[in-house]
Amino acid sequence: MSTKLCFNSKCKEPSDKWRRGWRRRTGEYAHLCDRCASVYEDEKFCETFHLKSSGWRCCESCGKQIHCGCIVSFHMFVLLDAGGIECLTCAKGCILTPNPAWPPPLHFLPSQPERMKDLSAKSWSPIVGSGPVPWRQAPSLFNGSDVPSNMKLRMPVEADVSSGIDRYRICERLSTASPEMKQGSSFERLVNGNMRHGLFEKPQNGNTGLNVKEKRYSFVNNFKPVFPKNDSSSANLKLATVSSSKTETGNEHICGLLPPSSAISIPVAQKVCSRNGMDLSGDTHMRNGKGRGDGRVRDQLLLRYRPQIVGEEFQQISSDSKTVITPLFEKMLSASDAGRIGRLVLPKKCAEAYFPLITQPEGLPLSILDVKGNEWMFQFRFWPNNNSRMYVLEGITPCIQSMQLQAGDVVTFSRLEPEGKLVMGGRKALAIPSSDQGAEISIVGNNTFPPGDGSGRYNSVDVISVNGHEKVAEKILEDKPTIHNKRKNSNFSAKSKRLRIDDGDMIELKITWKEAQGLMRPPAKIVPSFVVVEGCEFEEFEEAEPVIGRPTIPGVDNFGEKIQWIQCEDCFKWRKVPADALLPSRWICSENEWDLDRSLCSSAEELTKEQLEHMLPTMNKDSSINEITELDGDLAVALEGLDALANLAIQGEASSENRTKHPRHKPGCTCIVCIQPPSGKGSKHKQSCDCMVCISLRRRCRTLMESRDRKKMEKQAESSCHNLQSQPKQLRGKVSKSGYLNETNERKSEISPLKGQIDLNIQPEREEDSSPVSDSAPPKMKCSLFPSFSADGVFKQHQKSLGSNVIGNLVGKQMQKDG
DNA sequence: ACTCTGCATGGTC
DNA sequence: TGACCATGCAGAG
Repeated sequence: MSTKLCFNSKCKEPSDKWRRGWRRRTGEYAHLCDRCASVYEDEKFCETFHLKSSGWRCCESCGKQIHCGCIVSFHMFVLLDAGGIECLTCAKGCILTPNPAWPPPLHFLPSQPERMKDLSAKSWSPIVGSGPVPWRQAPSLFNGSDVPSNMKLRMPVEADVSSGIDRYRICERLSTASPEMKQGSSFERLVNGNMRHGLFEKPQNGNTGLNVKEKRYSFVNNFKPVFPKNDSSSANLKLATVSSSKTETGNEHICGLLPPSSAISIPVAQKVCSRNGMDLSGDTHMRNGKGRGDGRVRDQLLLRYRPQIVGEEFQQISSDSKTVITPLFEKMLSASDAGRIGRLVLPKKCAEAYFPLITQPEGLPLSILDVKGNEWMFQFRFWPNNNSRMYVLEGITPCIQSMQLQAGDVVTFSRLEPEGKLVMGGRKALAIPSSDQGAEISIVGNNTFPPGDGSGRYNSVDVISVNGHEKVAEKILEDKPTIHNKRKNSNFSAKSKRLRIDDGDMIELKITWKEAQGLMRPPAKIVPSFVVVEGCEFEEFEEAEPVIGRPTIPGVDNFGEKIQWIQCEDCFKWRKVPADALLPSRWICSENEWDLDRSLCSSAEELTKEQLEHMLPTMNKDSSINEITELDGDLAVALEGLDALANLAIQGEASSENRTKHPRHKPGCTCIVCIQPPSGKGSKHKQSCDCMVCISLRRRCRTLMESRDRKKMEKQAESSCHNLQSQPKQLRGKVSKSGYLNETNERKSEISPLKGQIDLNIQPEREEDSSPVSDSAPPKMKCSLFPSFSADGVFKQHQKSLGSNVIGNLVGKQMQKDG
């Protein structure tokens, strides 16, 4: 056996003989040296090695310190439903649930020291774990297949009546399924001698013929029921004699006083069965020993609501190191949820698992904190729906608004431990900039989605919004690519819907016209023809499609030859390259084939500082550039795969600031392009504008289009037959995919009454506006190696690939197509 | 005419 | 096929 180091990082003693320690997340066991293994088996591992680590908590019963959140000792405690923990010894005899702290895969089940095994074998279902995590994952709801459904519990909820009345700490450690739990003695042991109350209720109205319905409650005995004064439902106050009763299943309960509509009664479990055995309660618990429905399917559904481990949003309310936040579930806001109605449809399973039991449709008020610590009161209720229930939180509008959430964003529900308070958080969806923001660039890719998913879940990888750049990179780093099953695309807002991407590789590129101008470059060795419109000179490239390349700064070298300056992606030094060099979107010194002396980043910059300043007059002065630089930095990681275009666009803007508005006009040029106001500003030309510029442009565009049409027809006639036969099938498929929008636009442009006209104020980003103007916007930019003076418009292009040349080609193709 | 409420419907899995 | 859930819609206020 080879010599190994002890797995214990504090030890690392080499040994060729090792013993098995805890099971790691990988499923393997930690290999410990003799000494560490002994310590581990004596349950003193954390005491010995992790004493200075955080995460120590006291057993609520005996006060024993346990290192929670550590994979080594996670089997040594249970989470109390009312918050806090209890060591396994104290919990022995009344344990009914696996430690919910670490859910998933069964194979993560760590081994336990021998002395613990019999205990756990008798009183625990398999403890599952995925290792120490700073946040407690929600319990078994999301991994039902791993844990017997009869071990699933409704999670504890501590609810307040917001007016400062006593808090009712509710413990719900009973389970209908656990035999141990059905013993009154165990039950009464639950909360350290506190008196507990239980209730066995009558069947719900309307559910005549119900076989069984049981609710159990457990309260601490300092329970002081104070009912809302204006509780209209108080007439329905359920008073149950404080007495012991036995359920039909033989469970013994102590019944207590239950205010029905205050946020205080937290059920342990309920079961409502109709005559035919249908579970009307929506109970998450077992039926005939099995979970309802297909466990696998259910798990998949629930996957949608699995909370992501995001913690920073709760920092404000969890500054106390002892506070642990248990993410419960999350949900993307649908249009309905975020609408004015103020109703948030709650996932049924989640609502039943984590929210208080409600038996009446009116439900009960629920106090939920937001991440800032503000307390919100919602009405948690349900509607009967297809023999089931539909749970909603009512009155969420103010809260949603305060969190500035909208459809597509995600609301998260968590629980603060040990307080047990529900906490509602929000996560912005890195939404597409609204149309009035003058979106600079937005790249949407759904490459993290499973095929056909079409999920509207906004993952930070999915949407990159440069306007919201301050969060972009951060988000991308923070959010792991996740796959969520979304059943409906309808979870999109109207704006989101347009971002649905049918093809897995399709991305959407939106850049402003101005940027597009900056990015477009004449094809190599192609001399543009010049068109004069209203005294202004425009370049046209009729013989070849323009391409998109890295923005450079044109200049003249000492010999009077035209050159261009390009900045190295890595060292940011400016290098001189020939004027006709077409450079990739990411260019670094090592690609400087023209000047080998400066083909290393370590080589000195040719330009002096003064020259550079002269060349980049606004450098270091224009805050927007700084912003862009910062943005660029932010995006550096994020855009690794998508960066080419984004960088292009970003730098395009930066560069455009350094030049004239028209990328190829000289400084000081007063042509209409160069003197145009910044994007989105200034007066706009109306569709019907008949100024000389518009008329000229229309005329010129028309002739241009006609010319292109003619050429296109000729070309097509020549090559169509040959193409159809020789073109590989796959390629044809690709073309069809990348032509997704083209086709759409083509179709739209056919029906557009404005075909052939120029809209100088196109705002393609306002796609919801089904106006033909915006619909046909992208084709309109065809004229566009010429002025971008309708620069408030946004150029949008669906793209199969990110290569800049491909974009150029696509742009060109689209130009042809719409020509 | 508008909002609110409660339920029904239909798409999706 | 059943469950879930987004959303539509009718009726009440």
